[in-house]
Amino acid sequence: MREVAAAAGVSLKTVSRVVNDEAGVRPDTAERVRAAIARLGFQRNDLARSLRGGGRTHSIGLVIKDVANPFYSQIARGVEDVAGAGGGLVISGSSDEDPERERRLIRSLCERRVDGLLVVPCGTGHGYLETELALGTPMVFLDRPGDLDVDTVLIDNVGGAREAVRHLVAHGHRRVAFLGDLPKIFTARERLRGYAEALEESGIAYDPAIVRMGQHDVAGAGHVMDELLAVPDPPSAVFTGNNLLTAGALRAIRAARARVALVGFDDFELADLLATPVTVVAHEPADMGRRAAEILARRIRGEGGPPARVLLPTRLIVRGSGELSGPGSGEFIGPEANELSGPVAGDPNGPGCP
Amino acid sequence: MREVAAAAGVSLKTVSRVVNDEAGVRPDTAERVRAAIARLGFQRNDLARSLRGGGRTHSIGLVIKDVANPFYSQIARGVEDVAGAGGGLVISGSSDEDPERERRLIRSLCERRVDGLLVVPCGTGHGYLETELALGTPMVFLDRPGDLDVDTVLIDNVGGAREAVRHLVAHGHRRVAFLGDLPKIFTARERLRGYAEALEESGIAYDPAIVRMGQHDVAGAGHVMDELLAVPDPPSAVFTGNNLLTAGALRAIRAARARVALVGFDDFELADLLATPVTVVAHEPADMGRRAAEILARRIRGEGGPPARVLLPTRLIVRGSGELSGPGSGEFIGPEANELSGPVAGDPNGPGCP
DNA sequence: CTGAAAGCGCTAACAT
DNA sequence: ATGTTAGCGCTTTCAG
Repeated sequence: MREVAAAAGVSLKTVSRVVNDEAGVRPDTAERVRAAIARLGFQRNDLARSLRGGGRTHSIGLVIKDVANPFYSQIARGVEDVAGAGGGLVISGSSDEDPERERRLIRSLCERRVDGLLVVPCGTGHGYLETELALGTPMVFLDRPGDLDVDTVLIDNVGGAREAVRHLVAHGHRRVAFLGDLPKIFTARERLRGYAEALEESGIAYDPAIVRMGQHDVAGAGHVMDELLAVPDPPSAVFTGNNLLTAGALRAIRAARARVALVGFDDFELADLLATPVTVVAHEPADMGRRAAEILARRIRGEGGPPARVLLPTRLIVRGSGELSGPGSGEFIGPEANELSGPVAGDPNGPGCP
Repeated sequence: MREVAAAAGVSLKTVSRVVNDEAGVRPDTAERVRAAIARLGFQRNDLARSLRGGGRTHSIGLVIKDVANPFYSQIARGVEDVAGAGGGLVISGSSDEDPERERRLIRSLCERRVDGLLVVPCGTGHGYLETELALGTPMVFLDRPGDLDVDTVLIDNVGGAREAVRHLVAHGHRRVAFLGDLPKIFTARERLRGYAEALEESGIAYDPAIVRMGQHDVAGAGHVMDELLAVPDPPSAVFTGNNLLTAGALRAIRAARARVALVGFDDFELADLLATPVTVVAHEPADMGRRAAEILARRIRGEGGPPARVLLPTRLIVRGSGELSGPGSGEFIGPEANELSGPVAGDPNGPGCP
């Protein structure tokens, strides 16, 4: 920049003004400066800029479980859109459900002085984050509440799960299995809760023999689905707790040529073209990312207020043209998006099973 | 940091040494410093660090078309893994095939002084990048070559497409349609080329009536597939140029209850469970991300040499258990991964159709 | 083993 | 409309 100033015969500050489109520079001077910038291939250094000017880096950190999972990559896209609209950039990282990685990532992001943090917290024990918060880095939790009282954007896990099971029951199923993720994961527990609630309201006994928590990938879900198909009184339907588990279960069902109705949490591409008809608890991951990023942007701007709690709706969609079509196919069932002010539903530290 | 130094009764430099785990600090002194750091909630500032120390930011920029597309999000994951292993972070952005957005993103990333750039270039006209290159930011192109002579990692588009069409021909199809993306996109042109080559070697005439370039999303692909099904002498098979087009075509075929064999470029989750049997030209997007990131890391470390050209293999996989199964189902067909040293195949500036 | 001084590239706050 | 001075938080260089 010094070189540019010299080349254009002006002071540093004038170059700075031109670079930042500030007012108060004569057009011809500005032109001379711009020429020098082009000639010398100058590029302003945002590091120095941020260091000096209040510390805004116009970047936010995003910590998710795995970018390669469509659910999270759609979230990332929503975040990116909001951040990008304000000229910001997103630095993202996958934690793979590992608290240690999560911690390292957050640490790195804070050291890099991101303006704010968007986190899908894995597990609990975010006490260490108090430091970052105290240091003034605002934070928003997505998809799951962390054990810190900050803004949180969730989807209606319990409601969505309830609708899913109600749907199956409405179609005559009395023996509905549940296939869930690790019990340490908030959404897995919530969905289990919705499942249990729907059974209860239908007067169907909760049978632990056909409730399997603890599967975390496609392969595991497949194995457990195989087991479920082999129990003495096998289920006529299954509710799967997320996109990965749905995939695993579907594959197992197909391989066994079993006739089992399935509703899965999370929508997925081409669900409508599967051989087996499937119903999904759909929601908008990108919207979740957008909402969270918007809240974060507000906090970064310094807007106060109590921690926001946003609960995004789900809707049951019957995909394909199979036997399960019926009430709810395509239309909106879940609650409208609404902002609550109370604590987030469910105790993230509670036990895994009812 | 000054405060920490004061609190621990040492100098700035000593604190710096402790923070960076440098040798030459007495254990008890280091302990005192660490205590002060913890008490004051100090966090080192990487902005200042990078500014002073040579400028390494330990971050790389990734510009892709759309994180929400599984193909690119898998690339992103691969990149993340390599960067993360070295303690680096990834700043990514979606260009949406818009050269202007691409340019802005790259500009932002360079101003933020990323150590290197990974770009899926949309279109051409990267002359402006000379500046960044001259400024010393290494760059690697992924998935498509840019019009700059830098390291490039591609998949074997022509070969994969050729195998796809050969597979269909081997199953008796003589009337094979092609559904491709915008002709301005390198991979779309290359896949068209492979399609044309396979037809030629089979002695089948290239019929423009059943070759449709220019579709860029699921809906568009669906419409064009409808048209293809309605031509006087409709195709008995179709080769679709990417995951989005495959989805659109499949949906249209199903809706029309048509009996059309399909091979799609890009593998996708649950392809094996579709009602219609599908064969895919599979490859490893995450691997592409990893390879590119590794090459970039080498450049960042300052290793020289001529621009690398990596061509990643594809393999034809018959998904599902449909009528199309036959040679190649599951086994490896494409060439092994190999490094070329000549120019990348195909002229990215060439015309869209043969 | 530890410390003092200089300065990375930029901008905020004052001059002029 | 333009320039000067100081300093963001750190590391590098050179001295103890």
